[in-house]
Amino acid sequence: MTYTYEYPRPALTVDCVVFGFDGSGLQVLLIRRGVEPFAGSWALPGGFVQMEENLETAARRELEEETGLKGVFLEQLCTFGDPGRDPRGRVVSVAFFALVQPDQHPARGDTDASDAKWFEAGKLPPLAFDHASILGAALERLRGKIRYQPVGFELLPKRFTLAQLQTLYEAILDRPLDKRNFRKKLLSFDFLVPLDDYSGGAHRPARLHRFDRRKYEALARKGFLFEL
Amino acid sequence: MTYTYEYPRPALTVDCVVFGFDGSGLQVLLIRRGVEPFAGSWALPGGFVQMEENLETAARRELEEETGLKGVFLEQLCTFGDPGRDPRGRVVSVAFFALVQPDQHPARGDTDASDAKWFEAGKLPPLAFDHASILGAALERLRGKIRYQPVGFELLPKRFTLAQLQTLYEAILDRPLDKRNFRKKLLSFDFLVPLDDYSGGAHRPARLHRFDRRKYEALARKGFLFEL
DNA sequence: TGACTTCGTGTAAAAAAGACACAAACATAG
DNA sequence: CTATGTTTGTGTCTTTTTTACACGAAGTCA
Repeated sequence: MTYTYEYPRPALTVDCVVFGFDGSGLQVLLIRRGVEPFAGSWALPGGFVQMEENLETAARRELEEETGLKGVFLEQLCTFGDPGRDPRGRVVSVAFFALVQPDQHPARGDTDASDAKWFEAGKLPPLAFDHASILGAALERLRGKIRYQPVGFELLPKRFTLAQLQTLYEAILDRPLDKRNFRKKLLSFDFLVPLDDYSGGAHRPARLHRFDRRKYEALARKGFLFEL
Repeated sequence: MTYTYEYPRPALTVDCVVFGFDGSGLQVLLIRRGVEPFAGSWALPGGFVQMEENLETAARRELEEETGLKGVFLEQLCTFGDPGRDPRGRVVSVAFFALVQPDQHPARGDTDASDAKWFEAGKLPPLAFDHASILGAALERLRGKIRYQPVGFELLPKRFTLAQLQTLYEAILDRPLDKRNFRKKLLSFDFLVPLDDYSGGAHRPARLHRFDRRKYEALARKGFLFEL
């Protein structure tokens, strides 16, 4: 079966930059390519868009097929379409970025045969195609976004300590934050709910909190700005 | 001549949301469609991406072909690809937004036969396709961007008064700003150069300024944040 | 039981933001 | 040429926000 058009058309793909957080550093999920071009290289999960699905659906489908992840936070990033970015011909790719809690969504590569693996965002292997620039754009977007939108919570477990939250922010913004000021500010917003439960571990237990999206959205509707 | 592929491919277009500023309000450049679908409707300038040009080049080419504008500030916005957004079939469109000084770049529709016209951003006619949502996304992006990047200057003449700049910010942010505080803040950054020339007009002349992009970029490299 | 590590808390100083009023410059009408 | 009307340009004080900073309490582990 073939498809014929009056004018030439680029192929259309989606690619996903999946970020995770392991408690100390930012991580990125990559898959190892099995086929040419770039067979054996690491690459962003992604693939061709089908004719009846919209772009986000395509991204979710590819993400699940290639990594087993589903139900994650996903947002369109940017579209990469330079001629020559794919040696097979003109391929335009709509990039997405996803935020995931690695523990709640173990990458399939960790459990079965498929080759998906988490890498530290700072120590990535060489990537196929122009995926390094896609990743750079995603990192920049994440850094920009984290400051004025509560996206960090997508990377943490439902219940977390303020120290974890701070570590996450420090990892993404790549600078140290003052503990007391950080807590003061975050708690001054009304959307962190302290729970009656404490983290275990080797030292003094820390109070667990959760993010109350309803409260956040109520505030946001009133023109409230997050801003860290 | 036809083109045949093993799998079906969406058509790929670019669309441009062109913003201008007339001294008091934000404006948008639209063209009137001559052909079906939506013949006679107003639409964003745009068209099909050619195989050997990258996305931004395609946007610039279409912009010049349809409106005569060239050399403008142009940035990728977002990609719209829902099935059904175009009655002709699956068409995925990469949207761009452009910032223009309407006086320096009179729309061709104003001067010759082609039908391009500036509309006030608040009073737009019904638009073809899903162009209304594209426009909404562009407006939102512009409002977000203006606060922390000096994009406003793309909308003003090279030499402008601080009152013009303030009016522009007020139009985009849609709230009044205090004159003294606005001037204090903008001048505290080092990238507005006062000129030795004054605006004419019916009242006390106002000092002209220009935006010094070099100084801005030097500051930006030092981790300086704009933030209005 | 002592050593070690992490948690949780307040205050004071500095910086930034916000409110606010009036004289000077020019054009125009009378 | 004078009076009127409109826009420009400027400084201070108050309030709010940001930043810097240290130590006792709670737990684990040897």
